[in-house]
Amino acid sequence: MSLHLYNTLTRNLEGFEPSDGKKVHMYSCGPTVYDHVHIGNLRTFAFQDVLRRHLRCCGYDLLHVMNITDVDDKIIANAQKANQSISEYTARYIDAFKKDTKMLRLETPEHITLATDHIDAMITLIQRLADKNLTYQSEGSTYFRIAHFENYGKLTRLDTSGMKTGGRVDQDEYEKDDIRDFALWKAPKDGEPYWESPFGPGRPGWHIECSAMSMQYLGATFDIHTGGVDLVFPHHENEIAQSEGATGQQFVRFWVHAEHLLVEGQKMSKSLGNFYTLYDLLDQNYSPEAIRYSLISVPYRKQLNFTFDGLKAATIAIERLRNFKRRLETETFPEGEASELLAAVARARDQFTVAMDDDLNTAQALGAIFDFVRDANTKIDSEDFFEGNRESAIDLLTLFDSIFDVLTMEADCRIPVEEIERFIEERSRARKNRDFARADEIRVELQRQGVVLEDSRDSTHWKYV
RNA sequence: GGCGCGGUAGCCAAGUGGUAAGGCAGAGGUCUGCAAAACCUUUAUUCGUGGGUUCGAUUCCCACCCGCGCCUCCA
Repeated sequence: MSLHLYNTLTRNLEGFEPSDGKKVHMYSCGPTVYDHVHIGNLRTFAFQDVLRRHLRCCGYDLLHVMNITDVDDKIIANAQKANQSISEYTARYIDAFKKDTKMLRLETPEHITLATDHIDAMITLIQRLADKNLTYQSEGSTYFRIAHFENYGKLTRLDTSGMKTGGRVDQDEYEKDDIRDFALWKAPKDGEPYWESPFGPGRPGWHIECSAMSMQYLGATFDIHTGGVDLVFPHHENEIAQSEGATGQQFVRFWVHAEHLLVEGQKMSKSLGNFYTLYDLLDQNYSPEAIRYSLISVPYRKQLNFTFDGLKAATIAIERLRNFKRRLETETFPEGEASELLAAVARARDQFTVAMDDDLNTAQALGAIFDFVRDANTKIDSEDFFEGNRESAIDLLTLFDSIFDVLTMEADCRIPVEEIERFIEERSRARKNRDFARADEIRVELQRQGVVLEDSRDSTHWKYV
């Protein structure tokens, strides 16, 4: 089986390969930086990270663009409240976003693009739409005229014919000919920041940045566009209208959307008090790796029930995998090799890959890994695991970690290795002399400093926790 | 109301027309100076409910119940 992804456009699982055969051109809707991102946002970004990593496992190169929306109504309102320019205001949250993603080990896309750096490209695109008679102006704003674009709604399959003009009027809705029409360029209200353009001063509408920036970096047609399910309509539908309206070509081949997460079975909301940012969880002493594991171990197309029990389970599951890895790296095995173990590794590798190829079925992929871990641990215990089995087993974990990336720990300012080893030596002498009081004292002291000792028959291993 | 996703053990969760992966938690055991780690045994005669198709359904069909999402703020 080769990689298959569920394409929202066709509502089908489809075999994926990049249109140029080698490099995947991919665009992801990033955050709007009016506040810190929350774990729901991070679930979607973590999914994108898993997709990236697996695409690379499939042998593809990546050209991945993620936008940061750094101008919109909320940003303008908040910046005005804070008496700051929008760039002063957003700088803090852009920085926070980059820190969050780094903490969760999300790979940085090849390009991270700010909307405000691409206003010219947006203006050019709007101009192209205007030239094709797909726009109109009203009260200083420019709108996309859906009535002139056939095929509107092909992503959503939504019956928009029943929508009526004048239904809802929010603060930024002006006069539109058709309720389905959407703003490409919004006229500024008093005191609002604006850019000059051939169709008057204003700022970009919500959707135009993604069309302009994705096509600028990836071409008129590209392979994959990702985002959360809530973006399907209207955001992505409108991106299609803008892009295909301008180019006459198919905009995106695969639309891939991540489901939302719930917290303890409930929709995350500030009013329910179950609204979390990454730092809310780190403050409760959950590790970034456990959070990452929790976010990616449920397949992306399923609603993720994010729970604190799950976070604890993730912490322990990671610990188990790390213990196993350390065993493989540090223990001494008899010479030779067990062919059934080589076969078990090959099987696990295969199952892992097949699962990931099947629309990134991370849960199933994990199952394959844990099956092998139990199998190999049993063999190690019974001394049926040989030197010749070490390398391929470690390679399997390397494959696993190339996607999951939870096994390594951040090097930080802990008690240095030499000191730990000195303690271990002293403790070994004490144990030999049956001075268990001193031996336990040392273990407790190291434990206090975040080092756990594990005695095996002939040696003592240690690990940071 | 329209469109869509889902309901599998205490919790999370995979999966299939042929009789239920995996993780966590629980119980018992092996090993150990103690501990940790690891392993073994055990924990769903059953997959929201009721019908139907079938030799056989958790898996297909229909109805119903419940949860969630979208229907122009939204990952």
